[in-house]
Amino acid sequence: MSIKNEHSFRLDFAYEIGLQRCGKSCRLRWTNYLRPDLKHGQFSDSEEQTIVKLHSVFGNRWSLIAAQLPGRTDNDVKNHWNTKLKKKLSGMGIDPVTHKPFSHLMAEIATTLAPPQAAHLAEAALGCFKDEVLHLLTKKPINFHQGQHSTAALGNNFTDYVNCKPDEKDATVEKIKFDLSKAIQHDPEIMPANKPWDSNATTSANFAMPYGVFPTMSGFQLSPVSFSKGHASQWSQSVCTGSTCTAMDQQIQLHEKLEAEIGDDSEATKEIRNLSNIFSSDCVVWDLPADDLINPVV
DNA sequence: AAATGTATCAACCGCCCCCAC
DNA sequence: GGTGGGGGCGGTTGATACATT
Repeated sequence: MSIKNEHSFRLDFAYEIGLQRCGKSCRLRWTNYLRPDLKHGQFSDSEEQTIVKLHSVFGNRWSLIAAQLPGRTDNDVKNHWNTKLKKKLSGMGIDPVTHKPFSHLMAEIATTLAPPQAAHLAEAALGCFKDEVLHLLTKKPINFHQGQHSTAALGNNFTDYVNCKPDEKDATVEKIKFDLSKAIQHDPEIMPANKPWDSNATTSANFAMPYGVFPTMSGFQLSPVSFSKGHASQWSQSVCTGSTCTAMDQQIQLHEKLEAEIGDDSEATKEIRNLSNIFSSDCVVWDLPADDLINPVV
């Protein structure tokens, strides 16, 4: 990101040479648009996957993410994330902030709080998800990645949902909310103590969402069931950390370490090495080869 | 064809940090 | 140690293109 020395602008220089811009503005223009080594085309699938994977580690550290994508600026990455990838993930039922499937978040709420609180919180959360997901479903059918996500593969729920009237969609949401509340409050078996979405507890292949909780979601390939059965595309499999959420703790720990150590070059360098080790391992979350790390993260 | 809605992305803003003085 | 300039960065805005009604 740095264009120090070679292309730096003194703040008043641009005015001195007659530009109606400040130096900072010129520098940004150069950095984000004029630089000859920049790519201006569409993001490739592999670039998108890289962004999602790195975002799951770094969060909104766009400059760090962009450092791994030659020819892309932090602004490019940020814009692409905000305009496309966030929606794409939401459309797949994955929370773009935590990178967990919405269903997992809901289940976690249910297991960590007492039933009355859980019901309220879960409903509130569902309301948030509803806004994002329903917006997508009602405004624009989601492209589930060429063929592998055809509506046929999804069953009838997807097309039924998209085609139904608005009030019917609300009714669907209400049904989900009702089922959720009911499940939490009345069925002790609905949320087993050994979390089935935890790969330590069971294999993802055995995973099954609690009865009646997310009837619509599961039809959209949004539950881990679909991922584990190989229906989802490679893209969705790689971006969804849901089937492998045990690695989430690892991510959090790494993130915390990065937070604590960022700013100290020597420590950061060590962390980069550790990070590279994680990437080069068989860690199921990122499956991003160490060779894919183009620049050391500083 | 016009009006309206939506998506995209370059540019801007404000905060923070670094560094020279 | 204090100060000001410059640069990095993430969040947000606004202009424009495109799509839909």
